[in-house]
Amino acid sequence: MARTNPDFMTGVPELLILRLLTEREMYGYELVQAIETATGEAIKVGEGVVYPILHALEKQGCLSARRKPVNGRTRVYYTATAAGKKRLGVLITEWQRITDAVSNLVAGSVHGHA
Amino acid sequence: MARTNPDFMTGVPELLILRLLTEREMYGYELVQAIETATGEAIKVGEGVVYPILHALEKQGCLSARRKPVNGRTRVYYTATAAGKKRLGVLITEWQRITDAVSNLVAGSVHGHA
DNA sequence: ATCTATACCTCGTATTTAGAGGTATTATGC
DNA sequence: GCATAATACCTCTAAATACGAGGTATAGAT
Repeated sequence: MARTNPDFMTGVPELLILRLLTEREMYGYELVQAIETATGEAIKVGEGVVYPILHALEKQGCLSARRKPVNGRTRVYYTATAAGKKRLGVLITEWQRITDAVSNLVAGSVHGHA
Repeated sequence: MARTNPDFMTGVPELLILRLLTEREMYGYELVQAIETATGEAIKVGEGVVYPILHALEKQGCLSARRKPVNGRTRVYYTATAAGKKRLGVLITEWQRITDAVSNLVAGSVHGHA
């Protein structure tokens, strides 16, 4: 149901975070803006979404964290581990599978077979 | 649910159902299989997903229903109304916005701007 | 001195997929 | 004739998770 529009967002923040952290080290607050920027404002996620995912992925061993004091503030930098990259691969495969199927159907041919 | 991987499925069943019912009249049990077939086995949704959505969309005026007895069994056929088609349009726009953004990022250019 | 931006965090709510379970009729296999 | 599968409808509970609000604290700008 979805009041006015559904989300199509389940799993997307996790996918984007893993993707970005495969390129380079980043901290939570930075990721919030990086996602906004990298998607051309199309996708925006709040800190309430980012931090829990970061913590969960770290606990799963998909991310490694290191604290780094910068100008009196403390930043926690995250990077994707080998496990994280592997997981990203799984997520991308899954993403392709779903989006290809939906896009096909939406595009036109609703007529069974391939 | 997705104990290891997330789903990327939020809103997808609703989108697919509206899409299929824009083409032709169908009943719940039929939709369950139609989705499986039309997506080439890529996406499967159970009756526990389809029926609640059907009822919700009907209540919202997006679908019209008519009961039709067939061989002693009763089928409830649904079709997309004008409101339903309008809603489908909104969903597709949203779908494009999200998937374009994600696919872009996944594909490669993580480098800010357009 | 005040307000905004940076930087971390948690909690509660709402949404919604998935699966199990329930009823009832028809078709199929033995 | 009898059991099992397929058809066809339905509901409920559990689990996951995005979102927003709220909370702390420091640095920079007005």
